[in-house]
Amino acid sequence: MAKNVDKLLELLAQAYPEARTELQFRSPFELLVATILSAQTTDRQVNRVTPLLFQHYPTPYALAAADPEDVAKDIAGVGLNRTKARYLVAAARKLVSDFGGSVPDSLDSLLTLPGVGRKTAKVVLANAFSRPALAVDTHVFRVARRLGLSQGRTPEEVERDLEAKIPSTHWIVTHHRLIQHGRRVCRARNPRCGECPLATECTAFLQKTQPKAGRKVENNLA
DNA sequence: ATCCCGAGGG
DNA sequence: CCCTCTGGAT
Repeated sequence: MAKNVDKLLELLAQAYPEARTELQFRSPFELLVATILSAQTTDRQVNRVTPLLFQHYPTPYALAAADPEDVAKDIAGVGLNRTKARYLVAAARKLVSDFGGSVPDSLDSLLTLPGVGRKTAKVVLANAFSRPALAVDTHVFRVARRLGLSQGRTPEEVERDLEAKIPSTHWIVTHHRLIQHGRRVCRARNPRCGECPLATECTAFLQKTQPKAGRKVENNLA
């Protein structure tokens, strides 16, 4: 079993050698903002709006003083922009009031910020503070389960399994590799198993192509 | 048409 | 557990 995990991680590394965040940022504050924006949107869309946004609001203090409606205009083009604009201003105010105007580097503190949930907090920890963190989003959840890395029913359970099976030094890069694989190949619907470099080690693929006798073939990998 | 590199609130 | 926010991608 551990052998299988090693093989999967090796194949993942070969397929996505330089996986990393595509978000553009120069400080923990910028990454926090970009990560909050990235929910339900592509990094590409986020990177399109952040330069002007950071020009207008370069610090938590500037953003805390902003009108959410003005912020919403700057981030038009990313989904959920009004909701996110409210989160951003509220989070900036909390940074100022509770954290001396800087981004905290602990999970519990990050989770107190409006608009910051477990996934966002872990992405900030990993990419802004180089802390081992394995954020389980929808892609990681689905891909990890298909590959057989976890049978967890909740993101927390999958997170626990992955953290147990993967050395902490590899959490960040593995997170990004699983996401890229989930987007490009191991899609939610119509996964491209035919071009998947992990197929030979994939639990879901093996069950699909070699179904147990007397059992109906699942046409949907899940 | 349907779905997201989510989170807050009912 | 469900819904909503909101716009681009497939």
